[in-house]
Amino acid sequence: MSHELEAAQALRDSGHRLTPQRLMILSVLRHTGGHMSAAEILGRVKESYPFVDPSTVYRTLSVLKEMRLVTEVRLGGAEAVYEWLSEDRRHHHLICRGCREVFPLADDYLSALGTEILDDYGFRADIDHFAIFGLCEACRRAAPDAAGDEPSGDR
Amino acid sequence: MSHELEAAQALRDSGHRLTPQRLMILSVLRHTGGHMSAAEILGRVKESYPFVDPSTVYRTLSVLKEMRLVTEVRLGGAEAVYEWLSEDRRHHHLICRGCREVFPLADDYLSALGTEILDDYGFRADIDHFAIFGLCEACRRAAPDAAGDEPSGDR
DNA sequence: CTAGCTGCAAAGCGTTTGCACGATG
DNA sequence: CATCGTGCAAACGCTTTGCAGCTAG
Repeated sequence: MSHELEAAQALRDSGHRLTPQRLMILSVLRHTGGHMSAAEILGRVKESYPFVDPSTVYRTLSVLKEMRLVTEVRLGGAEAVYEWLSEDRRHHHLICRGCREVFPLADDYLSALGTEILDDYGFRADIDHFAIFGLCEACRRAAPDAAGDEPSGDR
Repeated sequence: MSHELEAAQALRDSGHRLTPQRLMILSVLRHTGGHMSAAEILGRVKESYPFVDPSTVYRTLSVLKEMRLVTEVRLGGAEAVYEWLSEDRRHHHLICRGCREVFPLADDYLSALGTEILDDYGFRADIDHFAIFGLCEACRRAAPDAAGDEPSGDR
């Protein structure tokens, strides 16, 4: 599922229609590295077809999410970000509550979890793109008490 | 940090003021099991003090989040839910994209992850209350193609 | 042909913010 | 008494929805 053509075929096969708008959204997602907000996707598509509507982008993203062709993740801001889902670029994120910085996290830390959950619960977890919040080393040292390490209480 | 009195003291110690509103919010969170939305917390507090404002609840929750006295998690709906954070009741959730049902997940599956991340990245991850999306067994069988198991592509 | 998709416009919703007053420590 | 928190009201921004017309298959 690395190429948008395969994705387009998957869309067709699952009973969805292949519209120019969807193809453009697919293409933008496929050829842009990293995270994109719905607004960014909209802007990119508008470069070649200025009549697209935000609602079309959201509706398409919704379909693509369901098909697991793209991931949606909230990195702490108000808006969700989307990313083309490819096995070889799989990664997660550590997001600092202090400085808001986003660090990449290798998939290795979570790759076993999905299997365990499937085995034990019969639940196929979409552990494709996680956002884990916390405090980075620098911020932890800057504020060791208020929001920093464990308080002296019972946890 | 099991009692709201300890939490209140922690608030004081970190330079925040102890207002009646904060004490009431603390109490509601402490004595209600499970998840509560901001609206639910507001409603509960209003039972004894009808003049509280949503903004006060949000502002207080924001402080409590920073101090890691409560967790905030999005279970798929529009609103965030909050929960008193106690070590012994720690748990996570599996949320089915199909039927929207929420299953509890034992903490064991994630308890090691925090330590690994801390050791390798120096990042203290707040793995207190996770929401993991996916497809439950029933929904997986009901829709094996569209949003179900892996498609035949390269992922 | 007809079910599904689009663009438009408007609404929806939880959450945030500015401000003046009041309370805390 | 200086600062921080509150209530009020309004705004905010992302996202969703109803609807009429269009279009893919």
